[in-house]
Formats: sequence, C-alpha cells, structure tokens
Amino acid sequence: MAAPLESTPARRAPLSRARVLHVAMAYADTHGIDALSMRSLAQELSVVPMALYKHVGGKEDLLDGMIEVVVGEIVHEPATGAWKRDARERILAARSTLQRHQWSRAVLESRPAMTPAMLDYLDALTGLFIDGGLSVDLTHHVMHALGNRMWGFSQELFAATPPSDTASFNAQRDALPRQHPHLAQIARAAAHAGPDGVLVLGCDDAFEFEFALDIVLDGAEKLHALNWTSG
Amino acid sequence: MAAPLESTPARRAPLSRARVLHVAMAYADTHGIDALSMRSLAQELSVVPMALYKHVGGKEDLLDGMIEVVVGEIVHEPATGAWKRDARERILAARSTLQRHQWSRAVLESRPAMTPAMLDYLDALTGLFIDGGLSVDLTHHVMHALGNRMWGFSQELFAATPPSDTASFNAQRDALPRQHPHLAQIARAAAHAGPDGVLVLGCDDAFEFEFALDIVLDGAEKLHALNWTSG
DNA sequence: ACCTGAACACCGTTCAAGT
DNA sequence: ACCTGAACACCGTTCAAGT
Repeated sequence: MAAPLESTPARRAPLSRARVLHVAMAYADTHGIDALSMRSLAQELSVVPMALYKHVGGKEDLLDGMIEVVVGEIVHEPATGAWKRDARERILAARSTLQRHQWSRAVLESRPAMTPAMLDYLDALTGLFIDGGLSVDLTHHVMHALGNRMWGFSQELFAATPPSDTASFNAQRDALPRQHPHLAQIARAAAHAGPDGVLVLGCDDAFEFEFALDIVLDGAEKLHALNWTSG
Repeated sequence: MAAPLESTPARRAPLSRARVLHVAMAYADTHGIDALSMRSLAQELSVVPMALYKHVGGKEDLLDGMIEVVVGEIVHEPATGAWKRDARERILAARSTLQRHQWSRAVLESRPAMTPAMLDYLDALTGLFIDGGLSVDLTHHVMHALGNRMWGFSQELFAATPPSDTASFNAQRDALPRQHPHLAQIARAAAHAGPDGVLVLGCDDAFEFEFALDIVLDGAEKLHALNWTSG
C-alpha cells in the first residue's frame, strides 16, 4: 500500500500538555485506568516514555490534569435562587459529566490536594447554600454530609464486576438465603427484571443516587428551618 | 555477641496464613499500605517472596485476608429492638474498629467482591432495619444511602495530608478569599482552634460522621413513618 | 510439604546524551 | 527546545528446582 505523507516513520502530531491529557483520557476510557501507564501512554502517542515529562510533571501530575479537564467540563446552569433545587441540579450535572469517564471516581479520590477546577466547583456549590440563606455553619456540615456524593458518585459498594466465575457465583447465591437471610430478602426484592435472586445487580444506580441525595438535602432543609447550629 | 539458639540463621517462627496476615496488617499500620508489597512483607518475615504463596493466593488474596480480619474484629452489641439506635451503634462500632487501621478504607473499597465477614456484617445491619419494622424496599434503599458510611468511614474528601510545601500552602490560603469566597467563609468558621483560616483542617471527624449518619437515619425514620415505597 | 533462586514482564523516573 | 536510550530501583508472579 502506498504510504501517504502522514505515515512517514517520524511523522506524528506534535506533543503538548493538552494532547497528552486528551489521549490519556481516551486511553483510560477504553482500556481502563489500570492499563494507563506512562509507558502505555507514550506508546499510544508513538513516543518514548520520557518525552511525556516535558509536558506533564509525572504520573501524579498527569492524573491531576485529567481530573482538571473532567471537572472543568461540568456545565453549571444559572442559579434560580431555589437553593435545594439548584444544588440538586448542580450535583446531577456533575454526575452526568463524571459518569462519562468511569475512571474519574477512583482518580478524583486519589488526589492528595484539590485542583483549581475542583475548588471552583466546590465554591460554587457552597455558594448555592449560603446564598440560599443557610448559615455558614450548617452549610459546612452539609457539605461534609454530601461527601463525595457532591461529585455525583453513587455509592457503588464495590469496584466489582460481577463474579465471572459462574460456579462460585451460583454457589454463593444458593447459600445466601441460609447464611444471609436479610440480604437474600433484599436481593429478591431488587431482582425485578432478571432471573430470580440476582443479588444487588438489579439496582437502579440513578434512583439510588437521587434517593440518597434527597435525604441529605431534605435533612438540610429541615435543620435550616429549625435554625440548627452545631454549637 | 554469643548467639542464642533462636538467632541461628535459619531460625524463625514458622509461616502460616494467620501469621502472614498479622504481620502484613502490622506493617501496613506502621509503614502505610503503599509500602506493603509481597517483597517487603517477605523481607519483614525473613523469607523469600515466593514463600508467601503457600499461604496466600497472591496480593489480592492477601488484601482480602487483611480485610477479613479487620471486619471480623467488629464487636456487635446485642440489639435492643430500637432499630435506629441499634443501627447507629453498630455503625459506630464498625467505625472504631476500622479506624484502628488507616489503610482499611482504601483496601475495603478496592475489593472486587465481598468477603464472608463483610457479608455477615452487612446482613446483620440489614436485619436491624427489617426486624425493626422497616419494609424490605425501604431497607434496601437506606443501605444504598448509607453507602460506605456503613463501615464508619467519614467522607474524607481527599486522601491528603495537608500540603507539606508551606510556601504554596500560604499562597493558596491567601488567594482563597478572593478566588473562593464561600470556601473561605467555611474555613473561617471551622478554624476554631488553630491560627486563622486553616482550611478544612479544623473539622471534627467524629462530629461530621455522626451528623451525616443521623441525617440518613432520621430520613429513614421519616420515610418509614410515611409508609414510603419506591414503587 | 514447604521454601528457594533465577527469571519474566512489567512499573515510574534519573541521567546523560542526541538533534 | 524537544525528544531519545540506557539504566536504576522497584513491582507481582511463573517455573523449575532444592531440602
């Protein structure tokens, strides 16, 4: 096959921080965050590993940069003044953005310090509560209560892919009613669609997320109405 | 120095799964989970790395085993029948146990499947709600809303040690009121003890944990009283 | 049955060059 | 200014031996 100019051995798009971050994100999207290494990323860019160090400070700075891009992509609708509704929408916007990148939860939680975009988001969310009339004190504790849910993470209890080992999976499922009767009850109730007793696989992530979010926001509203203080 | 019998080169306590797990936990306690490798653990046991593989299946099985030991140490007081109080105490008991091992949060969250002790704890906690009269439906969603807080993890937003780089720390602190006014307000309010504006460092972990836990439990109580269903 | 030694296929990162 | 190549100090794990 005749090679066009672009496929000359030394031919490739020039490196830049933006390009490194972009390709790293795409690589993590398709191959998973565990497969992303300085070496695999370099290969993806047709470059020697050390070439990356002119554009990112190292692996940690690479991860910081990836989070910075993702969090920067969160769109924020203008506030309506109804703090509970505004906060709810802001958090669901974060959720829809971060959900596009499966690795973002693990990476965000691994950051040792906040990046600028994270601080911006946090400050804006905090502002919705304070401007909505909640005391700084209550706002502070509500932010803690939201915890990582402020980023739209549903609390997946386990990193888990369902067990690929079908034999042990079946054994565990059959043992469940005897060993863990209460979990079995929930499993039965949650298995609306699939075959019987599919553990927690039948759960609707979006529903669980909004259920928990609303409990926290409703709790905040109640405490606000009571003029609650921590003192 | 005269060597006693016990310090003969080949002399050492015999390996066993229990001893491997115990030493691994102690090592992670003092050196941090990142420093725990099959190789460093082997060295701690005065043994060649491959010797470990007769007692644990590999690194993942080692981590599973460590979690199994920690979760197994959670003491559960007998239930009094007051579900809200019982669940609160069970979760605070989990918290006090898991807090003794700083690494337990990261390791537990990294497990791809539940270990038997985790299932036991989960089933017992679930049972408190169901036996307390909550519907299976509500119990299911409340367990999701509790999320990893059921293990007593306070939502530390960042793995972070405070920035060791004092210069950049000061710069960030001074820039805070201008760039992130709402966060600055919270930082001011939370800096009860230390010098002015110490970011979120002044927060009382135990207080924040119980604040969030009570919001979820109170929310559950309210929904229960309303005969709430997800359908 | 239990432990060893050498090797394999990976990491992130340094250093000293190349162009 | 930007990229390369070789090397260093690590990983987890395999395989084939040793005792």
